Amino acid sequence: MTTVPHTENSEHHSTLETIRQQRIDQLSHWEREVGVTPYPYRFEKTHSNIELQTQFCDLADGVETEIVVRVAGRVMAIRNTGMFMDCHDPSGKIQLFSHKESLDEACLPLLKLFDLGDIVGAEGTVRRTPRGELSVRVKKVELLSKSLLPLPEKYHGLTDVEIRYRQRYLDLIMNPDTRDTLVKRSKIVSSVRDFLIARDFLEVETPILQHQAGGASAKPFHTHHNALDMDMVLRIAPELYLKRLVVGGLSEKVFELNRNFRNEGISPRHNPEFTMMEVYQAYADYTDMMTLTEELFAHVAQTVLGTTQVAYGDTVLDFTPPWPRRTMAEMVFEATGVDFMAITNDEEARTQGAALGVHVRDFDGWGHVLEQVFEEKVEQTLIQPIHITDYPVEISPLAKVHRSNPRLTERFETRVNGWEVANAFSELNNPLDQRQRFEAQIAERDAGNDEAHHLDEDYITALEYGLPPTGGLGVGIDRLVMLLTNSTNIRDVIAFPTLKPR
RNA sequence: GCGAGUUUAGCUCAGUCGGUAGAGCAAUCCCCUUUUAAGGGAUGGGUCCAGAGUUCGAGUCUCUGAACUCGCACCA
Repeated sequence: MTTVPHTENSEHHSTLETIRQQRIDQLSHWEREVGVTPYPYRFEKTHSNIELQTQFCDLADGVETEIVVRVAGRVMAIRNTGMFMDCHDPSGKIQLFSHKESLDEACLPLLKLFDLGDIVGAEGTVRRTPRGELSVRVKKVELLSKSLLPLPEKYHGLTDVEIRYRQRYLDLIMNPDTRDTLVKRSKIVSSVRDFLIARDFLEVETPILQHQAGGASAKPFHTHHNALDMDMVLRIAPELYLKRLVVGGLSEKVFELNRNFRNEGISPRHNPEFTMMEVYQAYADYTDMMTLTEELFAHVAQTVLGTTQVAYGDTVLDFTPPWPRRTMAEMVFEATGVDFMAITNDEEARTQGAALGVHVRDFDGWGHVLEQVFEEKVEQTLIQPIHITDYPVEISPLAKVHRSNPRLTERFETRVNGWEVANAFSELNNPLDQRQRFEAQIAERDAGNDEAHHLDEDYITALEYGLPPTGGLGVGIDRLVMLLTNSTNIRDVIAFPTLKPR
C-alpha cells in the first residue's frame, strides 16, 4: 500500500510519487542554489528539547535571552512559510522561530525549501513568545536530512494498525504513545536486570539453535545447518541449559533474558517469538520463587511507574506483596464444587471434566483434566496477582514432586488479569525420577500429544552429576510489559511483531 | 484452521436506491512576517485490495482469493 511505485511510463503519477519526485528533483537545488548538501555528516547539538524545556521552564512570556543553543530534530509543523517550525526530537518539541531580521541572510531561502519530515538543525537564542511558546530565535538553520516521502496527516495521525506494525518508524514518528510504550519496555527490562544483578544473579546466554527443543511443551520452528547438513530447531525455552550451568556451579544464581520461538497460533497475547526471563537459584524452593516473583514485579512497577498500584483498563492491579497463594485443586473446587483431590482415577476425572462441559481428550489423565477445568472455569476470573500452586505431576515433567502429596508437584503459575505471567517450580533434581517423567512424556507423545517433551539424555547425565535443590522461575516479559503499559495487544509492546508479507 | 468485520487520494474518512469519485489535512502556485490543527485564494492528485461474474451500466450486487482486526480453536 505504501510501496513507492516506479516512475517510468506512468503518465498519471500518484500523489505520493509526485511528491517524492518533486523532492528528488529539489535535491540538486539544495546543492546548486543554496550551496549545501541535503545529507551532511554531523551536527553539534547542545540541548535536547526536554533539556531546553526544563532549563527554561521559568522563563516568562515574551522574554528574550542571549543564551545560544543548538538543537536538532524532525520538522513536524510549518507555519507562516517557515517562520515557525515545530522541531521534534525523541524528548519533545521546540519551536524554531526564524524571523528575517534575526536569521542569517544566507539561510532565508532555506525556509521555503523545508518540508514536513525534514531533519533540521538550528542555532539561535532562547526566548519565550508572548503567547508562551518556548522557542529558539534562529540565527542559522541547516538541513540535516531530506525527507522524500510525506508524513501521515498531522491531526489524526497514523491510525491504520497494519501500517503501524509494518512501518513502525512511521508509527513512532506520529504516535507518542507508541514511543512511550517501547521506552517503558526498555526500562522494564533494565529494571528486571538490575533487580537480579543486585541480588547476585549472574546473567548468562544459552543456545537458541538447538538439536532438540526442550524445557517446555510447544512446537518448535525447524531450520537447517548447511555446513553440517544438520536439522536444528529454535529453542522454545532455555530451561535445560540454565540448569546445566547450575550443575556446573558457574553460579548458584543464574538468569537469562531470552527470546523464545514457538510455532503456534498468533493472538493478542501470543507472538511466535517472545521474550522470557528465567532464573535459577540453588538451595531455594518454589516458595522462595513466589517471594522473588512478588519482589521482582513490585520493584519493576515501582521503578518504572513509581507505584505498585497499576491502572489497567477499568481496574487497578495491585502488585504490592504479598500475593495470595492458592492451590489449583481448591480453586477448582470453589468454582465448580468438584473435589479433584477426592478423584483417584483418570476415567472418573474425564467423566467429571466432561460433566462440567470441559474439553477432554482420550489420553488426558487426572492431571490434564484438572488443569483443563482450571483453565476453562477459573483462570479468567483471576484479575489481581495470585499464585496458583501445586500442579499435577503429569503436566509438570520438570518439577519436583510435592513434599506432602505424590500426585502433585511443587509448582506454581502466577496469574494477573487472567494471564499466566510466571511459572516456577522446585526443580526436579532426582535424575531417576526425571528419566521416568521423560518416559511418561514419550508415552504421551505416542498417545497423540505432539507437544509432549522429548527425552534429553545429556540433561539427565548432568542431573546424575548432581543438581543442588534449586528453585526456578520464568516470567513472560511481553505480558508484564502489557500490564505495565495498559496494552491490550502483544503487538503493541513488540517493536516489530510477526506479520505475513504483503 | 473456523467465524464475523474491515480494505475508497500520501494520511484521516464520507460515498444514500446500481447511474460521470468526494471532503479535511498533506502537495503545487499566489498572498501574508508573531504563528501554534496559523490564515486567505487558486490548482493538481484515484488500479475504489486483487481476479472473475451479474447488468445497458458496479466503489455499491454475487463468487473466489489476499492482507489486517476481533472472537474461537491451538497455546510450558
